Amino acid sequence: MICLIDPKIIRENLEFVKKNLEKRRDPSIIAKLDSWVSSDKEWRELKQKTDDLRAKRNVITENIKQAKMKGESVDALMTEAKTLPDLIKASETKLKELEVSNKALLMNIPNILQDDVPYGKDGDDNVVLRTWGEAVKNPNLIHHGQLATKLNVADFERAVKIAGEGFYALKGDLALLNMAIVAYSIELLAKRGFSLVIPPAMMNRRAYEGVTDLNDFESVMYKIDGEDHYLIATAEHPLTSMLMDETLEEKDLPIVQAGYSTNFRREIGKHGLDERGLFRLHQFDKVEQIVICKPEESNAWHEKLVENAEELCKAFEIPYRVVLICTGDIGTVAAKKYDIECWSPREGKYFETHSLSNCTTYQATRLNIKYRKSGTEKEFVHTLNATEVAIPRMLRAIIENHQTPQGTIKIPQALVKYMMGKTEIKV
RNA sequence: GCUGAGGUGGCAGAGUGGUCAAAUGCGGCGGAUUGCUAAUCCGUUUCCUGAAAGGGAGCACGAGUUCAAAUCUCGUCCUCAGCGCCA
Repeated sequence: MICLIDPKIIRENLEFVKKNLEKRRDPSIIAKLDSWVSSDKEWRELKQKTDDLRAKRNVITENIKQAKMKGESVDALMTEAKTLPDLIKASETKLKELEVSNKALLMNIPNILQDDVPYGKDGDDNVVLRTWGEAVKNPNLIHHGQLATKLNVADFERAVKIAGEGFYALKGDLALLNMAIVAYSIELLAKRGFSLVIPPAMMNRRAYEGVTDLNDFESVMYKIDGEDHYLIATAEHPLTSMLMDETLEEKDLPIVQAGYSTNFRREIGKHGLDERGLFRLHQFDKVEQIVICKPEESNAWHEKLVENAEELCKAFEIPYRVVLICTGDIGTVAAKKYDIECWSPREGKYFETHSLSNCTTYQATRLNIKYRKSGTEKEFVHTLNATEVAIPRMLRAIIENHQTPQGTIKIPQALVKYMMGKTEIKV
């Protein structure tokens, strides 16, 4: 039987786990933990009982075998043996029920936070670590969606006509810019040792449960009707879960990959006017950084992933800032998380374009991904994922930050070579 | 989608109701020995529970028959070969 999560870690460090989870300021998490602890105790007692019954059966079975070989009567033994299957079955059934419910509880308990995650309640308590570029407000700029439509490089109306709200069509030079950003980011990461992966766009439930917050099944993911398939919400999900149930060799770590995929998200919720256009979409392309490494190396990798994303923003000449997410605002999966926010000169505020997480062993325990340390000793790996570039949001940043007074869009120098030499998007 | 064959330990590959955690070969780890970069020999090589001794589970997955299942029955998934369809 595969163990999706390692209960031993929680049993042995219960007080520590509890203290840590309290920092998330969500009492329901502690309630779940407490509930698991008592349920786990019950399970272990029942497990002992069940194993004893099985042991008894094994002994009788062996006796029957011996008696038969010697030609002795087995009637008395058989009578005794026949009483056992029902008892065992009942015990096993209850044990299994407990296993299922315990697993469900465990799966709902979030990751252990790292010490340097700032304590806080919500997004307001996140800490801005650094800013880059000149953040100048210019309310006179044209909304990026309107400008793209005007320049005939995007068609929202017809996309909505055939697919509904949250969909868009890129055309001409803006579609080309989408590809250019992909090509540039992949080259940037390749230079830093990332190998490119284009993963499946659908995954089954088991694989998906290992990498995501379970609530996402209801609020984020698209399910294929009548099949055990979900459309991926990010390349992180297939790239990480592809290693499910594997024991990696130490020499094969770290696994450093760039995932390119089209992503699908339902993202149920209402959004204001300024979220229209290329911001909150049901479908978008993204290049993602994925690292699978030894535990002691994950923090260093985390910093490198942030560097890689910052470098891209700089290359595209977009002012940005790096934010460290606080304990109350961090998601279920991450132990520590940075966001990068790019500058919107039209609105005069930063908007989220990147999310960069160290998931430590959270995904590895659920997916059962280990590596072999020296000899026979095994240990869970750490997984990290970080946006390198989410294309539509970067398109928005470019359209706003490189909009000219003439109503055209200047192509950042770094991208010209991927744009068939074009330097400007205009009518 | 149809037809046929098959899914056994890290790999290869035996095993058709109790003698099977499972022969044999290769590999990994630990040790012994040897004066020569090797050979040989011994041990070990999954998961759960338990302080330990021990106990339990595990032959794709799930259910069933049986005192007893890798082995028999049913369902599901996957792989291979052939056919069909197809960007």
